[in-house]
Amino acid sequence: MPKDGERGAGGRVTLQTLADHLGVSRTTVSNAYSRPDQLTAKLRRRILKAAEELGYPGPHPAARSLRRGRAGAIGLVLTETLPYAFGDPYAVNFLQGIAAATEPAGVGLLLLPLSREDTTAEAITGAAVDGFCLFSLPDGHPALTAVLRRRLPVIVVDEPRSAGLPYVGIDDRAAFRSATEHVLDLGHRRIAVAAYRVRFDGHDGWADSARQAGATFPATRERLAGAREACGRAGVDWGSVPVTESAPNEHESGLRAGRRLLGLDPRPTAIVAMSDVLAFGVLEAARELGLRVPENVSVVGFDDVAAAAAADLTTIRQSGKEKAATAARYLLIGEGPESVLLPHELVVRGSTGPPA
Amino acid sequence: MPKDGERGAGGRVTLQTLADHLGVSRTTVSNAYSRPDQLTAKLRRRILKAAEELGYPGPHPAARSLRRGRAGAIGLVLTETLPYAFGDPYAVNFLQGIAAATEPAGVGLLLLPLSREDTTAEAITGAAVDGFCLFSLPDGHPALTAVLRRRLPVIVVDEPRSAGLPYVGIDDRAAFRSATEHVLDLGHRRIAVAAYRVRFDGHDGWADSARQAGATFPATRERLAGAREACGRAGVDWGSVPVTESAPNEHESGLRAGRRLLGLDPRPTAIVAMSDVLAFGVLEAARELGLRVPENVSVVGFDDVAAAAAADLTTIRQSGKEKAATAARYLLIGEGPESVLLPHELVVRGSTGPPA
DNA sequence: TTGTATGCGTTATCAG
DNA sequence: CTGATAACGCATACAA
Repeated sequence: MPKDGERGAGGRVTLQTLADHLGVSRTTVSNAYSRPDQLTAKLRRRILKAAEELGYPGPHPAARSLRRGRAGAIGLVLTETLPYAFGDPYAVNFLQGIAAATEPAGVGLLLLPLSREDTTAEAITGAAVDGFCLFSLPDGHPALTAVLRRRLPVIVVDEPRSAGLPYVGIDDRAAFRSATEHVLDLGHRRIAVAAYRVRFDGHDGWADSARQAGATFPATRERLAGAREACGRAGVDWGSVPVTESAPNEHESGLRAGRRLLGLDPRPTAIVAMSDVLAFGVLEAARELGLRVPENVSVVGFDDVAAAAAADLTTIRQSGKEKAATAARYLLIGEGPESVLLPHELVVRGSTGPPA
Repeated sequence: MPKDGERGAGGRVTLQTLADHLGVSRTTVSNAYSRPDQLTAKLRRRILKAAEELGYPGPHPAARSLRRGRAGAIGLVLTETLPYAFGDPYAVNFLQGIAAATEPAGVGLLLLPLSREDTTAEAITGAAVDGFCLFSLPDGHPALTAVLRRRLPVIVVDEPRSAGLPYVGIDDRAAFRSATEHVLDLGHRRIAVAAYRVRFDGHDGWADSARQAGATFPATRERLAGAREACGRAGVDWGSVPVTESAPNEHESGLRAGRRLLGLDPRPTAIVAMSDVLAFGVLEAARELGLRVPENVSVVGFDDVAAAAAADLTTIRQSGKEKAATAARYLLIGEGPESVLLPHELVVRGSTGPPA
């Protein structure tokens, strides 16, 4: 009466093959891998040795995962395509933070970039993970639907804020307000804003009030609101403040933004940017035009990435790593409040000063 | 005669729940997801709608993977801990290249950093992937054993070269030889080498000939051999060439290397580094000492990362992206020769010149 | 300490 | 176009 174990010979090597070969039960072999305390060390060695000889690759991950109900990995959903994300220092900071948490926990990190919508949804649907971390997604992005459908633990970093999901970020409105106030306090009146993406359409150019109102990136929306509040308090007409929008978050984008802004007449005396990387581009634009910083133009960044200190850039400090650590802790051990706002801080350096 | 389908009510929502609810067979529901052409669009819509209502999250990835025999992801084994790897521009270039290939293919990218040996081996053993890409692993690292055990397609990038596995890299010996020849041709005779890691032990300091001989990183070994060859041809005694070793590949390491080398008496007039990042550190050390480049000291890098052009650094160009693309192609569609050496090229910029 | 029976949720095959 | 059946490889409760 051959049980199903007998078929082993022809196909691949499984637990059963090994058990048959050794004349023990499947359970024992399984235990050798998953519960070493359930058998003698000697028998275990014998089993592992036979496995080596027969070429048994160890428990099949999918089978084990199916049976155990856990995948042993978390999925990281990123706004941008991976090739780009790896180039963004703020995103990289965040990745480093996530990795620092998953790694010692022996939990895998599955990257799920949002490239084409179809393939992304499919990737999310099929991802063998125990939870998702959403990093900087615009409101209403289809990936969110796909993630929600999976009914797994989810945490949102930065955006979207709308979904009623556990959330970790900063008070973007207050942060950008303080950046704006900084230059207003220095006496600047002709200021301009170099915004990060307002909507998920790759637009690169002016963001008029209509576009600002239709922002689908909550962080951008909040930051603009913060700038408006600061202007209101200082008696500066928000309607007269030029706002330019850039995506993706890279040097070239900032350079274009800087050229646009610094080409205005009258020229702004201070530019508040929504990322350090954009600010670096603005600084280069200033250099191109022979403008001195901060004598001719003050520049404020956002994030305080490593290069900001080297570039002597005034900026708002926030910690991508800290966000990541918080998010990971939640996903890995379900710990922490459902939502948390991390601190931010204005770091004043040499790129800002009073107007000439 | 209730079949097992009837249990649906109490537990989670599966294909069967849905099938029972709709009065169709499991197969039909499965087809709605996996083979849309096997049923009418109308029925399919009805099924998908019911799924939405009942909260069916779609086919369980582990179950599907088990049944299909494919995981839909590839594993990337990295030498360094992730937090570090994301900070290394060469590694990031490589990651970008890998992502550029996996992403459109709808294949997941599972990151498997080598942190503690135990957890790494476990992660590799349990990784739900269809193949592995090994990036810059030292000879004899235990992770290699773990990967081999899985009996899945594997490709090696850069290192190790010893394993007889499909391989993609460059001719490290020739590349570093040409870097060394470049400064020798300029007339330098007191040269020094800022090597990348020689062994996987985190050593940071001088690498004497014994240590060089025991190199477990083949690329480093090859490059040193290339330098020696160049010296031999130019009549420079290799034994008199100081070699310092640095890890990890980051600015600080290069700075330390630079201080060590430039603190020698007599001071080298040319330093050949095994990465641009190390070279940047050396440049900073030179600046610290008030040395002018290339008047007082010439510096050569390796990799030609983006920042090299900005820093006007003479370097060896190799393409991490190209390597990645080749590796991914192999893993994804089994295409390409088993092993391939990609081209490299000396890029002469302003950081090298004749000795004073 | 070891073995037996069962089902995790899916899809391929093949018959209707 | 639809439905029944049989694995996929494993881990667990339970019995021995």
